[in-house]
Formats: sequence, C-alpha cells, structure tokens
Amino acid sequence: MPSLDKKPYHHGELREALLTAGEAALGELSPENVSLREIARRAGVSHAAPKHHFQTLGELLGEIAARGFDRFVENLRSAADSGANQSAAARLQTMSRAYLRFAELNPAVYGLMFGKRERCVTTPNLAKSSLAAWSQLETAVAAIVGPQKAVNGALLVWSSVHGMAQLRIDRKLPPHIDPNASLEAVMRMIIAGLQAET
Amino acid sequence: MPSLDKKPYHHGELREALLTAGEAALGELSPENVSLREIARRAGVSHAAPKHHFQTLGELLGEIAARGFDRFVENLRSAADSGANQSAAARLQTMSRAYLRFAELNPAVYGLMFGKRERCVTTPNLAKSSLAAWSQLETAVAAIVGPQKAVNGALLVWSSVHGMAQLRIDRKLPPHIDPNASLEAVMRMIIAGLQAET
DNA sequence: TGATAATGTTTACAGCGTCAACATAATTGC
DNA sequence: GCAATTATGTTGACGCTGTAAACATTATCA
Repeated sequence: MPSLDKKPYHHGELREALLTAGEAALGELSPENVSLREIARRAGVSHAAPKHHFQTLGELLGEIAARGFDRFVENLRSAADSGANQSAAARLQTMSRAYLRFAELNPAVYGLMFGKRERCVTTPNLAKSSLAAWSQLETAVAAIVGPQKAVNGALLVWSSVHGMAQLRIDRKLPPHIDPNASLEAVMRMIIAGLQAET
Repeated sequence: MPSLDKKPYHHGELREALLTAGEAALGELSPENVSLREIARRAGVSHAAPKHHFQTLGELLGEIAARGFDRFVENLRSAADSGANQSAAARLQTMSRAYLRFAELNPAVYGLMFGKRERCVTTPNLAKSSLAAWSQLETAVAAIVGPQKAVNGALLVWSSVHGMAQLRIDRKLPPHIDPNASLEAVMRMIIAGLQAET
C-alpha cells in the first residue's frame, strides 16, 4: 500500500506558505541571498511555482513589506493606547521605543518597508499603511506642539527615530554607544526641542 | 599601415578607470543593475579583467565608498571652516546643510557609505574615514552642549540628518513637505533641544 | 636578451529571475 | 456523472550574474 502522507500535486496554501517562507528567509539569511528560488525551496515547491501567485520576486517582497507595515502600525497603536493616561511627551517616548523595537526585531522587513523600492513593488495598501503610520505620528506630535507645527515636529521625530533605527541595523553607531540608553536621552532632547517651539 | 590608435593589450590605468566607471554607473543606473560586468564593459575591458585589481565586486564598491567618504568629510570640513566666525549653532546648521546636500547629489554612493555592508567590503581606511566624520560632528556639537553631553547630542544630530537624508533619497517623505525648508525648521528644534541640555 | 611577473582574454560553472511548454488536479457546465 | 475548462503545479530554457581557472600578451628586471 502507498504511503498515506504522500505530498499531493497541489499545495493548497502556497501563496500563504510563500509569504511565511519569505519572512523566515529574510530573518535568517542576508538579504542578497533571499531569492525566489530559495523561498520556493523552503516552501517545498519547484522554482517556477510562485509565478501563479506572484508575478515577480518584487511582488512577493512587496506583499511581505505590506504585512510588515500592518504589524508596525498595530505595534505603534497599542503603544500609544497603553500610554493613553500619560502626558503627550511620555506617550511619544513610548511610541518611539516601540518603533525602535520593531526595527530591531525585524531588520530585513524594516528595510523593505522603508528602503528604496527597488527590490519590492509598491502595492496600494502598502502606500496606505505608510500614510497611516505618518498621521499616527503627526497626531502624537500635535498633542505637544499643536497642529500648526505638527508637520515639522513629526518630521524631526520620524527622521531621528528612523535614523537611529537605520544606523543601529547597519551597525554604524560608534561601539561605545548604548542604543537603548541613548534613545531615552535623544528623545528627551527632541521633546525639549518640540516644546521650545510652542 | 595599421591604425595608430589601436587599443593596446594593456589598459595602463585600469584600476582608476574601473573606479570612475563604477561611480558613473552608480550615478546612472539603479543600484541592482550595477554589476561587475557592466563596469568592465564601461571601462572597455573583458569581464574578468577587474579580478587583477579587485578580488570581488564588493571590494570595488568598498573602495568607491571609501572615496565617497573622503569627499564627504572634506565637504563637511569646508562647511565648518566657512562658518568659523559664526556661532556654534549656526556652524552646526551649515554642516547639516552640507551633509544633506552631499546625500542628495550622491545617493548611490551615500547608500554604499552608510548602508548595510553587504554589497561592499569594509576596507581599513573606510572605517577610519567613518570615525573621522563622527568626531568631526561630535566636536561641532560639543561647542554647544559641552564635551560631557556631546555623545548623545551628536547622536541626535546624526540620526536626524541621516534619517532625513535616507527618507528623502528613498522618497518616503509625504509629498507636501519641502525638504530644504523643513531642514531649517528641524535644525532649529534640534539646537533648541541641545541648548536645553546645558 | 631572456626569465619572470603583471595584466589582459577566453572559457566554464553554478545560481539567479523569468518565460514557455507541459502535467495534473480541481471546478464548472451540461 | 462526465466532459471541458480553469487553476496550479513541474520541467526545461534563456540570458544575466560573480567568480575561478587556463591561457595570451606585454612590461620589468637580472
């Protein structure tokens, strides 16, 4: 009698399997080694099978970036909620911690989300989530400096936190710097700068 | 009689030619299309010729990044010099403008310099130049907040400017933002934040 | 001047993304 | 319920890539 657990010809959940295999590969391999063929291998499928679900590698990575954005926005939202009864400044600091934490835990996906869009295709909901994250930040900043100056204030915060995340991921910070302690000090200065604007 | 301008078997200045061809390619093509073979083509030489001057593509790109760093440090230095008789705050602002300008004019090289070191190899003088840039910045910041708090202050400035550069290069800024005007506003807030530390 | 080192070319190999042709299974229409 | 169609797999091919090895040409030096 033939073995009962023989692999069927059709996978059934291949699209989903490719996305999770891709995320796993991004977590384990250096980005340049994350290839369509490698992801297909991990999903236990031939190298051309993904074609029926993602036209190109860029489309697959774009979808992974979109999912990353959803998780990212959710993380920031729950951080903001958890600080609902704090001061606006403390809430902003909490959000910044969540931001940096996400970047540290998901460096490759973070790179897809915020890096140049050469490796992945920008899907509509990716653009939407990106804008959602921005207005989330702008709202938190507006609570400190008022809506008038919220744009530049949000730019200050976003640039700084994004810059720190990037520098840390790319290991470009001088070795004598402790990123967590520094984030607190940097955020303190940022908030002072914001408050000087009022 | 044979033509006099016939190409000689040996190039003569191939190493230099490869570096400039590489920089040109980085300026014209999207980074993923900058290949060793493409650079060799531009230098008018067979695809394996670079091997005698650069062991790998990463070595070539690493050397290009190192040269970029030299120009970068020089730009910042001359910006700092030009503001020698200004206040420390104004001098820092001048340096920031030079920083952002360099990133805008040389996005691909900037990416090699500050991005992940997967595409290019870190050569010793690259590390040296990087550290030089950092202490240059730290000195400028120390003139405002004193040496004690210069480290965190420099981190604030570097993160912010690097973040803005990256966001602008990657076109991740909301479209309604004018980067140049925003830089001024952001730097004003940063300097206020630094001065609040004293 | 002749050996040797430097610096080119050619050829080869494996991995990549993508496409086209084909195989198999699920679904739909009658 | 069965045939036609559609969805989703596999296989093989193409041209690209980086890199290595073998070979050709020229420059350098004893």
